[in-house]
Amino acid sequence: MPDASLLFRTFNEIGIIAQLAQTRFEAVMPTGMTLAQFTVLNHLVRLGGPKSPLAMANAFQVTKATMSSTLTRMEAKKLVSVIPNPKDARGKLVDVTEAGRTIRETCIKAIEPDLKRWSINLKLSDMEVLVGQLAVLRLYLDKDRANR
Amino acid sequence: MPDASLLFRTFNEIGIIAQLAQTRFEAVMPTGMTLAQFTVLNHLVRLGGPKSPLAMANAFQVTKATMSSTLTRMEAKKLVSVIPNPKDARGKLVDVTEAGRTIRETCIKAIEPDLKRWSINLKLSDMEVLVGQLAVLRLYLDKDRANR
DNA sequence: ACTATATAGTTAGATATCGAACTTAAGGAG
DNA sequence: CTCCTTAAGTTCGATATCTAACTATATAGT
Repeated sequence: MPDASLLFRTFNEIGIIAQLAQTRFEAVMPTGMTLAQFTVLNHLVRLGGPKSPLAMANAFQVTKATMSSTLTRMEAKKLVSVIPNPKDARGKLVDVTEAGRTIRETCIKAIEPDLKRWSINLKLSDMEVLVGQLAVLRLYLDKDRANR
Repeated sequence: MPDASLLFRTFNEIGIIAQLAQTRFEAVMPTGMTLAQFTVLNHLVRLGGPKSPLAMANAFQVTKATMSSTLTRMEAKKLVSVIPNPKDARGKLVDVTEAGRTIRETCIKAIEPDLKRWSINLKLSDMEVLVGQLAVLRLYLDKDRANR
């Protein structure tokens, strides 16, 4: 399979970029803030309203166990509120707190210089193409996973 | 003006794909084998000869602490041999064992059906373009990190 | 209504990962 | 030769992540 090495290189590049981007992000964040936690804050602020842990786990492609772990820490830091779902006693509803909104703003400001520099140095037209291709690949892998 | 959301979406896609690919890889691996460990085996087999832990850490863009952790487990499983560097008493030399070579082959066979299916369903010409763009992005981020 | 199955979350145990602090060894400046 | 700085690895404590097993609740089939 001469094509295997192409796929392998692709996933390898993707893995390294994910690693570099995440590490850089967390290096400039306020102490204790992680990409996973920021992603939760961002999701709740942008999409609004309370969400169930499972819905967020699905949105971020992580397991519910992972989401449970992250939310426990976020609730301890009072970045989110977690209440029982009144419509379903099995479920919970998570929402961002005022403290969470404030920290999200701080995070966005902290990463801004990097984003600005990257925007200047990377060809944005190329990035448009890239993100489109990545979306195709991501959708395929997700579908493939479900049907395997 | 700098389109932060475009960069954000790009890194988000990359993070999700890295996650999906790694999880799938480890799901089909022999018990206990991880992507990190396979990567070490592959590196030693393909490039040959003993390598220092630090050199591999740099090659994979992880910290030496991470490499130390992974190598400890691999040595315990006898997938690699680790000896002191006779030229430098601070350093070590890592090489793959026969057991490591054998397991690497098993891993490659295990992921083959996935690679084959993906090769069939993904447009390989698109993948060629994609991997090229990813390489550009990765090189930029790596350079940017060093010079920041 | 009862029972079987499905769903939402948690917990346990494992690996990978980071940064920071530490140990030991090498190399260079006086 | 001694001292200071750099370099290679390890250790520690933390987070994220997975799978597997568990609890509790909801829903469906008979």
